[in-house]
Amino acid sequence: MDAFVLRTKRKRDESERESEDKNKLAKLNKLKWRKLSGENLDCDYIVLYSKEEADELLIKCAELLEYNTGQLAKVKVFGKWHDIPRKQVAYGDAGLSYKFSSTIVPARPWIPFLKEIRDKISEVTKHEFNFVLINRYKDGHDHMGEHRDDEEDLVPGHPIASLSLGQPRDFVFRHADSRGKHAKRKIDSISVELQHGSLLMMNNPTNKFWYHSLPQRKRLMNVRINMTFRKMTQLAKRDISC
DNA sequence: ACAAACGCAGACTG
DNA sequence: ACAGTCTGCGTTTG
Repeated sequence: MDAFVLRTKRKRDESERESEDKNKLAKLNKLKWRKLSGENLDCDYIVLYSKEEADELLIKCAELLEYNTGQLAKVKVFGKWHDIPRKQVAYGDAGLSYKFSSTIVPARPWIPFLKEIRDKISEVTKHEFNFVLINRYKDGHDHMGEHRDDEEDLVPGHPIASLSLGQPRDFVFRHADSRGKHAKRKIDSISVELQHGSLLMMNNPTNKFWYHSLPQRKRLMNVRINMTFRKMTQLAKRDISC
């Protein structure tokens, strides 16, 4: 966690007002924003929910969330189909869907539980979201491979808000230029342990330059649920009925 | 060009 | 030191 430095202020050319409101709100809730920086990497991290609140959210997840099965739970990589090594589902505004690899994930209609979380995150971040992708990692065997979020459907430059509940897990960033056998340059990867009840804001242009993954940690026994709130464009409104 | 997956060689652990 | 376990990095086809 050494990579984090205390958040001070945002760029001067952004409204002072916005920044003041945010800090006031943060103080009221005894919250501290921390900045994660690197070359073209810009994230903000905060523990948004107390342990008690986050515990309650996890319980509600178990009661209220359903996950995709069948073809929607598969992914094609290097020409082969695999079951994704976790459970996944998306909720969002009517008609929205999200493409990753060769799979199109349609959004289910919002439920009040998820709207409440979305509204709280909007209040704290001053950003709007119309879609949430949820991934459930039952234990340290479940994971997600290295990737960048598909920008085709995302509002350009809009941040992605990632809420973590349950088992803390390492989240690893790797720069595009340092991948592969003949990498252009050697750049250290950046790892953050995402805590129960925490929010990680992935700001522009992080996703353009850095891949991210949730690697296996086989000694961990407990479930983690992650919700990534996004702002999708209307282009993501595909007609999935034909 | 590029991958939301696995697999394996080398690192680690006890 | 040893063997079983884990993890990071490379994969190579639609």
